[in-house]
Amino acid sequence: MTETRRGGYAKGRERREAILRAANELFAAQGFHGTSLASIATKVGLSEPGLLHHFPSKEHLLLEVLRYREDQGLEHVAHALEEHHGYADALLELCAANAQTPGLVRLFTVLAAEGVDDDHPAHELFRERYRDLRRLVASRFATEQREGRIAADLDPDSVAPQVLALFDGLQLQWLLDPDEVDMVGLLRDYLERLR
Amino acid sequence: MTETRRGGYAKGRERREAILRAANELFAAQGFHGTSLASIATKVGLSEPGLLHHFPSKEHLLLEVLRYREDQGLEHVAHALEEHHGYADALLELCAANAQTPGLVRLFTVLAAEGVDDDHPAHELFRERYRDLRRLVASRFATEQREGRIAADLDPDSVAPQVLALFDGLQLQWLLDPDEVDMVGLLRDYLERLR
DNA sequence: ATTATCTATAGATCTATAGATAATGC
DNA sequence: ATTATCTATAGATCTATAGATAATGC
Repeated sequence: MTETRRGGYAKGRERREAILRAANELFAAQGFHGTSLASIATKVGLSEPGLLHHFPSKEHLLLEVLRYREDQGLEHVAHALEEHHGYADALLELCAANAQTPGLVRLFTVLAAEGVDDDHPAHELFRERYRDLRRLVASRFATEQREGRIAADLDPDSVAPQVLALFDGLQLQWLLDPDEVDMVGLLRDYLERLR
Repeated sequence: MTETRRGGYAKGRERREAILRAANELFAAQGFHGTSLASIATKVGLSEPGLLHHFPSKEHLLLEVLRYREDQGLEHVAHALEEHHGYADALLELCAANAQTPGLVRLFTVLAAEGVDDDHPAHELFRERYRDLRRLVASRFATEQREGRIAADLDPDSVAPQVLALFDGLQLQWLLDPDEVDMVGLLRDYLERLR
């Protein structure tokens, strides 16, 4: 019931944050399977059992990292959608922000692909994430279509998964070859053709 | 110089093939880091050192699996491009074929994402693969544009990475949620709008 | 009294090598 | 003679637990 028991001491809360940041970076670089608890513990100056005091298992840690970043991501999207005139501008702003934080992009690109496996601890999380995103983007798209800001002959339920697919696919190519792939420019070009 | 020394006995060549197939399936399901040599060896009824007789290391095995499937993939694309009237039909046929072989799609989706890491053994392979694909698709696209079969105001060097991104992104969503995502239909819808 | 962290260690799993044996093909 | 495969094992690494000690906050 009460929040009081949660959180522990100040020092503990700071450490938890530090662990989440370190895990984020390492999972992003080497995936879930490729990252050991020891490497995360070392990165924050802890022993392995010291780390496992804060998170009961590697799996719990992964899911908390994803939730932690997902919250930030959704906030970012929601914020962008409110700040900007249209859905296209919001997506572009998000993409531009991602271009500045390759670590975050890596995290989701690598883990979403790993999560394709039924037995992966984040499988359900990613499936639901994409369902939610498709719904969110489609409804936003439909609204703007009604306002006449987007071509009337497009189907929101088709464009939504397409835009998300393009977004992810461009991120992959960009991560592999940042100098050759102008992620933001290519997304803008696509979105402009929807008008 | 001579091919004679290569290949060994018939039994050995068969085993090599069986190992490549098994490795393919397991790498596709769990990635490179998530798959052990022991699990591959067991799958083909070999001991671990028995497997390592055929491939000197796990890394060598991975690269040969990718080359093996890549050859098949490129053959498929080339074949499709010749068989079909246009580039769009060829891509759709490839996508439809992929929809029948989720294992292959998984292999490339999971490993390409893992390969984002500079230190991953397949990093260079994937970077070059995407460079080649972008070039191939762009030149093909330009040809058909000159023939008037595709809208003249599109830039082949933009559309190529976009089409590939869409292709990959749809595959990811489809792998996560096959019943919710009509990969082929969504690709067709996009390609038709390029005309 | 609670929380944070450590040492020590169990028990599994992983890649790879050494060296021996069995099967194959000329 | 060459190729294929095995047993045995080294040496590293991995997740997780048990149990003790130190630090923190009421």
